[in-house]
Formats: sequence, C-alpha cells, structure tokens
Amino acid sequence: MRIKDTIQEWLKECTGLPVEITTTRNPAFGDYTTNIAFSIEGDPKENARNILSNVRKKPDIIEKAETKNGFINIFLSKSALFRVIDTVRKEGNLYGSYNKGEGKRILLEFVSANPTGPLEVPNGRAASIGDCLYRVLSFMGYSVDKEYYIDDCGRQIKLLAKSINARMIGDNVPEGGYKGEYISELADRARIMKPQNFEEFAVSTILSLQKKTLTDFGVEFTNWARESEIRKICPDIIEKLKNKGLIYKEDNAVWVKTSSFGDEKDRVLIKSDGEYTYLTPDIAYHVNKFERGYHTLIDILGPDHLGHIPPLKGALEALGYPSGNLVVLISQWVTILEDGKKKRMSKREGRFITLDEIISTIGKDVAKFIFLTRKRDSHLVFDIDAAKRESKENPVYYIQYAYARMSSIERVAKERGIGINESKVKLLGNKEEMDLLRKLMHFPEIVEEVERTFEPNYIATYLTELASLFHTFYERHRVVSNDGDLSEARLTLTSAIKQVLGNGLSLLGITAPERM
RNA sequence: GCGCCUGUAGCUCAACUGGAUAGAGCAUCGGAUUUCUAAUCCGAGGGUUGAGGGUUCAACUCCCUCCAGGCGUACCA
Repeated sequence: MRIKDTIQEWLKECTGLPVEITTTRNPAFGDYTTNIAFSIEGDPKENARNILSNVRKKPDIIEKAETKNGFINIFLSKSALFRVIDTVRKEGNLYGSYNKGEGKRILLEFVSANPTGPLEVPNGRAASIGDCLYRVLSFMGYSVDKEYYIDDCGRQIKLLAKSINARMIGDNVPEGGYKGEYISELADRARIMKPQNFEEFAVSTILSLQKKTLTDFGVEFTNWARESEIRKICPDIIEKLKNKGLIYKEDNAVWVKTSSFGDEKDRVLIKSDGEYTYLTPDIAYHVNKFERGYHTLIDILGPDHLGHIPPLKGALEALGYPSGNLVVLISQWVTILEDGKKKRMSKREGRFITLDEIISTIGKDVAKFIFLTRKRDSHLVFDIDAAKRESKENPVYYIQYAYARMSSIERVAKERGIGINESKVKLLGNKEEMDLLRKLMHFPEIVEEVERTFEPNYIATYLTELASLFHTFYERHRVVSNDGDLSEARLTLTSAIKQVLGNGLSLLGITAPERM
C-alpha cells in the first residue's frame, strides 16, 4: 500500500470522515495535507484541533501531525522517506507504474495527417503527445495500440495527383493545387517510375516520407488504417441506421438523425451527387475500432475537427456504441515564430516548416520537450530562433545534464570502489537529501495524474523540479568523498534519483544520456 | 449571431481536478569553479493572473457580463 493511502486510511479511521489528502507545495506545511476541517460545520481551526486531539496511535511513517490555519498537515518520518529509495530500487524501471488499467484495451489515434505533403510542426506536437500518452497508459497497465489513419480517398488526393502530374509534364499547377518544393521532387520521381495510378503513387510515396519522419522523431505506430478500406463497410453502417429508422432522404441526399442523440442537427451521409460526406467513413472507422475490441478510443485531433465530434458521437450512440468511451483530445495549433515574426503557413502554397527541418535543426528531444511542457489546450508559440539559440541552456538539457552528471558520479564511484549500500541510507538527513526523497516519493502520483488527465506536461514539470533539486544537492554536497559510509549512502540516493529521472524521460520519449 | 479553446512577469510557459506567500526558463543586473562534468549553483529586480461583478472560510481555478485572439458553426476534407 502506498504511503498516501496508508495516511488516508488512518485519518478515515480516526475521524470517520472520507478524508482526502493532497501533497503540499510548501514543505513548511508538511508532506501531505487535508482540508477536511473546512468541510465540517463550525470553526475550521477548532475542528482541526478536535480531530487531532482525538487521533489514535499514528502509523510509524508519520513523524507528526499538526494544524495550521485549519489545515491538518502531516509530516512523514525520516524512515518513511528513506523507504522510498528501497522502493525505487526494487521496482526499477517500473517505479511509478501501477496496474490501474488491468489490461483494458485502448486505441490511441493521432497525427493521421493527410498524405498530401510532409509532416509539419503541429503534427510533431500531436506525435509527441500521442506517443507520451501511449507510454504512460501502457505503464499504467492498459493494453494500448497506436494508430494512424490515412485519408487516401478525398478530393485533396485527386488534386495532389493532378499537381504532380502537371509539374511532371510542365503544365501550370491546377486551380488550388499544391505548389511546394516536394511536388517537384515527386514529379521527378514519377518521371522515372512512370506510375499507372498517380493517386496511389502519390499517397504511397508521401506516406513513406511521413513514416521516415516519424521514425526519425522516435514515434512508431502499431496500426495503419486506410480510409479506402473503411469505405467498404459504409453501406453496412447506413443499413444498420436505416433499420433503426434513423435515415431519411431529403433534397436527394441521405440524412441521419443525429439530432436525436445530442447533436444540434441532422447530418448528411450521402450527398446528392452520390458521394459520402466526411462523416460517413468517420462513423464507420470508429465503429470499426469498437468492433476490434477496444474499450476506449482516444483521438488526438486538431481544433479544426471540433465540429465533427457531436455528429460522430451522436451517430455512435445511435448505433448502440458507448460514445462516452470515445475521448477526443484537442491538440491546439502551433504558431511558428521566425525572425520575430509569425509565419503564415499554407501547405498548398508550399509555405510551411516541416517536422524534418525541426528534427535536423533543433533536435527531436528539444522539440518533444517544448511540445510536452505545454498543456494541449494552449495555443503554443514555437519560436524557432529561440529554440536554436537557447539550445545550450534549453530546459531539456537541464534534465539530461542532471542524468549525465549522475552517470558521471557512478563512474567515479566505481573507480574508487564505492558501491551502492542501502543499509547506509539512514546516514542521509540534510535538507537537500530529504527534499530529493520527498520528490522521488511523488513520482507515482504525477504519473497517475497524467493517466487521469491525459496531460503529459505534469511529467515534464516534475522532471525539471527533480533535476533542479539534484543540481542544488550536487553543488552543496559531494557524493564521493573521504567518508566511505556517507559516500555509499549518497551514491544509493543518486542511483534512485537517476532511476526516476530515467523513468520520467522514458515516459516522455526523450533520451537519457550517460554523457553530455 | 451561436458554440468550443485561449488570455498569468518584457518573452515562452507552469501552478497537482477551489487551498496557505501565483512559480520556472529566457532576457537584464550582481556573485560562485585547486574537489564527482559551470549545459551547474546562489542572489536581485520584474505580477491589480485581459476588465468588471458574483459565489466561498478560501478564486488564476467555479458562475455572469464585457474586451481581445484562435477554431468551428457545409450536401469541404
């Protein structure tokens, strides 16, 4: 049982109340705190004092419990904090994990960029978040797959094929067509390969470029779904809706009554020209996901897809699928700042910054960290110049440097014959050491926070704080010193910090270097 | 018009599902290196949390109004 749970149980027993404790921001307020005294009638300060005076024998992990301004603050004993090292060392790469998911199957769909050009910076944001959530959810005991949906049918694919063809034979680019540099490269390639089917050629070529970019970015997908395949089950979906009496014809189009399922109005499934709307294969795709046995579907989408959610959820509800198990996360736009100016992006005009450029100029770790320190909802400003300029003092290097420093300490310790010895841990006790132990103890709660909120930035913030505590400790105290016992104690602490820092970086999908 | 998102230090962002004195990095200024990596540490300045009301013992956080920006509001994808 976790320390937090133990304390909660104890307080519940003492008070008979559903006490929730939280970690504190200020160490002066202890390790954990509860505001239970505020929720009882009467003066909170008096309530808190009453609760404490009735308290029965404390578990030995608690040093003291005191009241301040009505809060009840719990201070852990040193021995309880020392135990964290043991836990971290025992659990190793699994420290922070917990089988909360119990194997429940989750399908994470993200990036899913149209195969009409190279991946861009916002795709990198989605890729970072999606991959991180994959790692966290897997860590938390879910069985997760990562899927990329390839829209290989739409009008934009025809336009793409025409654009390449025009470039190849030296014609003008068609109205609204694609003009980027990559189009001429594709045209060059087409000249050599002489493809029968231009659309298929364009899609598969661009897709392989996108896959390479993702591999370079360190993000691998387990599944690739194609709209052309999904379209085959569309008639079946419409048939099912028809059997439920939810389909009608109007103005030569086929409509579905999503308005009966939370949507603001009904939607068209088949246009009057006989083509499907975007919605139809989208419904089919999500039905297909549920039919493949996934309990929860998570889609990471851009804000331009917001309008799709109510119709999709409505239709899924209508078909009897648990639309509540479809979680849509919006990954906000990225504004590119270059030379201090906002860059206007247009894929068709060929004005954009590719993820490849970002990877080669500032590196994947820096880019991922920038994406993962922000909340999904924030409209992030990606300052290319700052990212390059700051690359020496970038926050991600701050964390990686801490890791490299610890690796260096381990190397020196090894040379001098100093090893890890958990029995010496009780020699620790200064402020910096105790702060580090507290921080290590909180890691599992942070991971759980990400699992609950799907917001990776908690881990990024946590790692910065942990690295900061370590750097301070490093400046003030020597790990490897003349005092052999103390050296062993501090080395043991260092190895635990390194483990947690490594676990955190791994969850973010960022490298943990032994040397820098 | 309506709906969703955003607005926090000069800049980029945090703030653990309402908590105690709103924190980091960059930038500016001042310090620290015979010792395990200075990609580090210590310190200073910098805030009416877009504005105004409300709820609460307690509001960056919840509610209302307004302002600014983004996205959506299609028989486009």
